[in-house]
Amino acid sequence: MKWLTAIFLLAGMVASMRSHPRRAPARTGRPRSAEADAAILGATRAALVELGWSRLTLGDVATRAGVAKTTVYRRWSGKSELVVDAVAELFDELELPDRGSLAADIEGVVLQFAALLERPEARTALMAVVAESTTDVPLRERIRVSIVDRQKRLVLEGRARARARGELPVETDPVTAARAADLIFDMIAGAVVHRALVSCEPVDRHWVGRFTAVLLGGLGAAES
Amino acid sequence: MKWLTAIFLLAGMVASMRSHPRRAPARTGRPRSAEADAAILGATRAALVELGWSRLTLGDVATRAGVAKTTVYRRWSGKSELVVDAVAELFDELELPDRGSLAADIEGVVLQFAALLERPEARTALMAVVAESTTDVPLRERIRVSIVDRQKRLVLEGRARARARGELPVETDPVTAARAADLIFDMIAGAVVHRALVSCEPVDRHWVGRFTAVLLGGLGAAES
DNA sequence: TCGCTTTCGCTACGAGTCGTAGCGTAACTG
DNA sequence: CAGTTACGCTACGACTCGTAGCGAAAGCGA
Repeated sequence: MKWLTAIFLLAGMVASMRSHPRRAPARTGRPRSAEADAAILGATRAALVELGWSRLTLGDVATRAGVAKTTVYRRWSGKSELVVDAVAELFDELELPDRGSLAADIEGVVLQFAALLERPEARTALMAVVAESTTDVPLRERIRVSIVDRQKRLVLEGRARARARGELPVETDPVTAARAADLIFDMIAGAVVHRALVSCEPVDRHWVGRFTAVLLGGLGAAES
Repeated sequence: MKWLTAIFLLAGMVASMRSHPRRAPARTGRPRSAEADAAILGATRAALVELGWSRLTLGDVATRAGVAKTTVYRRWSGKSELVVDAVAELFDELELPDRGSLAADIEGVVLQFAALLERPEARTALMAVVAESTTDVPLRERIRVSIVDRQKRLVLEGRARARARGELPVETDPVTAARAADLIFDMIAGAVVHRALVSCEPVDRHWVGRFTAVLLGGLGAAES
């Protein structure tokens, strides 16, 4: 059973790096119900849709999920942590299908991101947990690990493809390349979020097209 | 009493266009204390610094301001509305000093905006009220009028200066020009907010320089 | 100066949420 | 089977919410 232990330890590490505050599962005793986890996270998203962030209570989530309130508190230390995990699953749905050019790839992922931000649970949860994270350092780290850094993969993959196509010069200094990726990530994610949630204007194809044109034009002018 | 209804409707429109939910001041009776207004808004900012958004309570604000809790509730309908007004005053401090070029103007206002986002009360309040506004349409309109649209003036003024300098072509279609201004506003504000509050990385001169280079390069490539 | 009107500070209230503790039971391990 | 952990349930004190009622204070018009 050594391999099983190893798998559980690994799962625990992944879980702690990933989403849940779950301890490494005990090798003895009653195991935690995986169905309860899924039910709680789903109930959290449903409650976010109906109530928004401020009116969401953990007691209500427990009732919706069909579990006891204490079960929720055993797994998550508070509302913020629970909501981060609930919406992190949504962000993992983002993909970067190869559309043949850097511009098309960017437009594709931006439209996906915009569609995600159309969902009420994503809109309210994302801003709320970021607000909480400004006065809660562990939560900030949790958001970074569970959501932000995980989505930077889209930028890195898109740029790698573009280099393979010859649309971007081969990277010289890895530090410079990382800085450029961070800048692009902030510009894309920030502009889309601001357009959708602050300006409250639609992120449609016309806007995405103009945005992508400015971004790529700027990259071409700056990197040359 | 038809004229009375009309007066109240007009007063409501004026109040909703500016900041406070304050009714038209009655010409008779004891007037509302202006010192109390300032004390409450100041106490709100102080409480935001110490407690953040979620732990801030209106009862605590009232105590800090030296007024009764009922006085706060007479003037603001809830936490969100109060906080919007409290932080809107901060945003009005942003200026656009003429630095001689469009690039320098942008870098200057971005650094000012970044300095504003360094303040804990602005960080936590801005994200929190945007989160609440996703499930509260009147609040969304209040944010737009009190904060967002008021700061678009910076973009419009910067572009007007650049056109006067010959850095930008003279505007042809006003609709196109408005779209461009909105796009630039979302890109600047979004990127800075995302960099500062989501990525949690410093908005320093190096980053601002690279950001401005990409943005202006893109505008030059897109508008030509 | 005297009413009239509105705001003020204060107290109190029911309703609701929070996070925790205790208990008996269920589930899994060796 | 014994040992260990998770579960559902109930109950709890502490806190916040938003409102109501009261008497006093402050300004306005006659």
